Amino acid sequence: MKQLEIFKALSNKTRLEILQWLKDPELNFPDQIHAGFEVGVCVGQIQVKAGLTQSTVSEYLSILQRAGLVESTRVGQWTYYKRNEPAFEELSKIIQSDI
Amino acid sequence: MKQLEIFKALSNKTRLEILQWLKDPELNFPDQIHAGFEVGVCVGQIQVKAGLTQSTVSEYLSILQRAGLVESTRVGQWTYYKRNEPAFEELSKIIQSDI
DNA sequence: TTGGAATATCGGAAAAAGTCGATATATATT
DNA sequence: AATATATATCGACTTTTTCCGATATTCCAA
Repeated sequence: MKQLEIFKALSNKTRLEILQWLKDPELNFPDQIHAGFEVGVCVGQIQVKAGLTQSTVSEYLSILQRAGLVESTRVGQWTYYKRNEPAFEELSKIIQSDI
Repeated sequence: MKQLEIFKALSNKTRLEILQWLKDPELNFPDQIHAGFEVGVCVGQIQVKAGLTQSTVSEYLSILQRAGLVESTRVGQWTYYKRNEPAFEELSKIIQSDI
């Protein structure tokens, strides 16, 4: 069941916050310098904002990615994460019809 | 955060199944005899279908209720649970706008 | 008013998730 | 090639969740 994995990914305060921050990267990550925001936000920036260790945030981001809620792009030594908007639209529909 | 409680409630295979079963009580609980389906389905019927113990299913139903996803009606010695449909519509909107 | 049936609550064992520090890997720079 | 930086992965510990059996509560029926 894919939806179970999605709901588990959403069952954590920090992960929900990360998703919300990524809705407006310019506002929430003004310090990012190595890339424009089209590719997303790098792990380090998210880590600082989350106030958790690097390993934890990296793990959280892969949980979100495995659930399909974000996607990543590697650029040089940075990995940028951004929201996968179609997944949220789909989830909204799943709730209306399948759940 | 209310939405966190909702997602936690949805992060369990059996609880997701219960919600789906309750979408069509006539189909999924044909053996219920003590009441019509307007009030919902009693705990015992859900328990048998879930294949878990009575205490576990009772607990699961209160988790769903605390999250606002179902509501209960006591009739005699039975407690009937049914879906709270507006909560799902609201959740669908939350995902479109807040998450 | 006593016994039985349905549900709720409690306490605990096992599994899963959260979180960290240490280490590994990948990439860039010198 | 050596070093530095960003990210990923690993192992361990703690907290939370899952799920059970036992017990308590509520309501009905005899």
